[in-house]
Amino acid sequence: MLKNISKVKKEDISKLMVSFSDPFRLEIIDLMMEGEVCVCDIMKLTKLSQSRISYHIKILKEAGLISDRQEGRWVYYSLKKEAFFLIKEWITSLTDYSSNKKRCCE
Amino acid sequence: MLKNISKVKKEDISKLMVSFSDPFRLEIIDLMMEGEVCVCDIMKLTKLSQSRISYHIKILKEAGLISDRQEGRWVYYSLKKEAFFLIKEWITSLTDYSSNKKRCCE
DNA sequence: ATTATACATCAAAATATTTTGATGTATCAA
DNA sequence: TTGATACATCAAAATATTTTGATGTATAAT
Repeated sequence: MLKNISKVKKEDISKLMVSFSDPFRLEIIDLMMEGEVCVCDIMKLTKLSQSRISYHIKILKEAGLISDRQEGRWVYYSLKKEAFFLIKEWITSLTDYSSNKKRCCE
Repeated sequence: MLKNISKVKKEDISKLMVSFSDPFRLEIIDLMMEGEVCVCDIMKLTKLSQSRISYHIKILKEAGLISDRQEGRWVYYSLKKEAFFLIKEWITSLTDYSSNKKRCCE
């Protein structure tokens, strides 16, 4: 039986997916789709506490999904689109493969 | 500030992403890319215990990622490609959007 | 009928993640 | 240099997920 059809590493995918598995992180990602945001922006827009936001930001950063840029006292965060392409590639390999796959009873 | 650029619901995405957030579930998904598998196949190929596999299968099923088909004592599981298209759509909306986005300092 | 197989489900334990509130660091303004 | 703001980090508590081992149910073979 063949394995690992996708060229993307499972460990990488898993880490990225963990980042997406929390609804608050999805919320934060959603905000970042509008462009750069600072923690204070997120606080205003979501009513999450500051340390809670920092925690989630850290997870996103460690997964390589966002980049940061400091400007005075503010730190601006934004999405790194390259990281999303990795996931896209993985999903594409899944959908492409399963659409070619014949099943016995269909 | 705009929100929810993607038409896909965050709750749905979150549930799908939770499914992908576990390395053993990714392993199982990987096996299913080859076609239908039963729990006993997964046991042989992964050395995970039976109840452990059933647990993960349940999560995948509840997220709408797999379908099942019983044949005698065996239950065959396979990927539901429609579910993957939802994620693909979401990821695409993210990458498309961020690639159009101009940032002040780049 | 009895036994074996394939899998689901359950409760308890183990483990991991998230939240909270406090404290720390750097920047800036007065 | 003092005080305020923006954010990071930490340890403890709260919460959620995962694993384990036992038991249950259905199918099938003897």
